[in-house]
Amino acid sequence: MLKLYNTLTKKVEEFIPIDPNEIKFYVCGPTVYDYFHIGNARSFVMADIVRRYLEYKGYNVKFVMNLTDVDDKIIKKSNEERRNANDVTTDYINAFFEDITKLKIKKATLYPKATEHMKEIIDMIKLLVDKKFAYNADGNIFYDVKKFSGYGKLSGKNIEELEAGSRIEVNEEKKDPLDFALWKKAKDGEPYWESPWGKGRPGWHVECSAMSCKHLGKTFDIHAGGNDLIFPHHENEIAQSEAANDKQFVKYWLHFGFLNINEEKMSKSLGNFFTAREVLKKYSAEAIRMFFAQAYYRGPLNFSDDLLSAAEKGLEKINNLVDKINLEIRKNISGAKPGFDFDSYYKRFEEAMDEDLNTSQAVAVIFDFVKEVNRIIASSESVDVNFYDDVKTFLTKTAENVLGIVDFNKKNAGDDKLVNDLIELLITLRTEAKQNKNYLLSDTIRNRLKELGVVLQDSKEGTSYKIGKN
RNA sequence: GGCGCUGUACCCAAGUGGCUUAAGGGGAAGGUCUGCAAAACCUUUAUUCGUCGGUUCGAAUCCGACCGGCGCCUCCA
Repeated sequence: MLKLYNTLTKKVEEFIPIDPNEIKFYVCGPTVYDYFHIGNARSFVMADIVRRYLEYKGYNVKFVMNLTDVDDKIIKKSNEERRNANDVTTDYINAFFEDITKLKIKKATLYPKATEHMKEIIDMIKLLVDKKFAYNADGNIFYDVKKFSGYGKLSGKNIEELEAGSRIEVNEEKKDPLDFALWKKAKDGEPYWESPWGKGRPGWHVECSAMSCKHLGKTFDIHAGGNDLIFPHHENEIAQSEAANDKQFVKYWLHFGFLNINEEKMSKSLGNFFTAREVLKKYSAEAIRMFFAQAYYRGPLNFSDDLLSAAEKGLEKINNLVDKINLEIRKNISGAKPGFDFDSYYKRFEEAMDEDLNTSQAVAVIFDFVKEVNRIIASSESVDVNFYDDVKTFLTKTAENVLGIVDFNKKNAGDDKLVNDLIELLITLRTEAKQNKNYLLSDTIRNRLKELGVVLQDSKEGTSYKIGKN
């Protein structure tokens, strides 16, 4: 029984799908004006883990992530670079897909773009104007926040307090400073679309309402995003969708904690960020995912090299077993079948994940599992290949398919046959040297290979090697 | 000022009334194995959970006060 913390109710609730045959899941995607940073990556990865876990539980998931390709920041960037907005967004959309692929994030069912949903967006605004939830101020359409009685229910804010805070810029055209733009009148040189109110472009929030409605329906199961989207973005989405459709918009709201750097939120505006692609040059996707998975998704998480390295070190322990399993399965030996309670590990894994996605607990289960398997291997003469198959199945279902921290198909050896053959040759020479007690030579071979990123490991069965990243 | 989150070992981090006199990872120390390494395994590393009170047969877990950190309230995952 999966339980999730719902920002809307501020409680951990049992997850009950609207339609058990297909869960509808929407995640706020990137605004494509730049590379996304490793903090953004945390949200994308965690949403991916939620999705994968739902699939582990046997659900079909319709997973939709929007691409915001109309936005002030895009216009700014295109002016700076003196090329049209479309070229800018195309480049960053491509970069986005490159990065999420490297991060082993499963492809969404759909990546709707704002620019391809102008009709739906305009229709929704029209509906809101007709229903008097929005008003026209000289070609700008604003949402009339005071008309929507539930305004503030997600973020726990109320209109009076927000106004008392008064950090909102004053805009003469708005009836109320909290009112937000559904449609922005185009200024000279800005990209625009035709609408009943003249040339312009949609405001930020309305695209998510329009596109989620089109692809997932008026009411859907899960809507997720970073903590900072709770207000105003998601609050405004609720206001738009529920005013337009007269139905509850979303059942479960999930929000991800920030990635901090030196205990401070990583953000584009503070400039204290690393792009995901930068970090991926140094650490594997598995290590990055491990780092995220070891912390609770809602809390803050500090980012540093030391922390990433620690996650990577821990992963190595699992990967050493993965290599061993792959090797043993290739060897295909029949031998003793050790008694092992796989079920209890599946159960513990599921219990952890069911409890509001306690991924740190789930990772601990994986480590416990690895330790027990290693113990069996260390204390047995020959272990049957069937055992290794079962071990592989467990790790595939949990660590690989849900958490994405393991990759059984990752090439440990090089892709290049010549390289592999050369290493094998060196190993043969070193083994001979060892037999002749020429340890000076054998150690030189091992050390020099290590400098090249090839790690040799001796065991009773001979010498194995793995090629690390360099 | 309002709202929300948070404070557990050297570091990261679970646990939210008795199964825990506190998981897991990193680090450190010792040991087994090895020609030596590496890997793996074993052992050690919080009688204590920001502080002070209270509730309870029993609290890291509930309540109160206080101290500290962070976020949102403006674009931001």
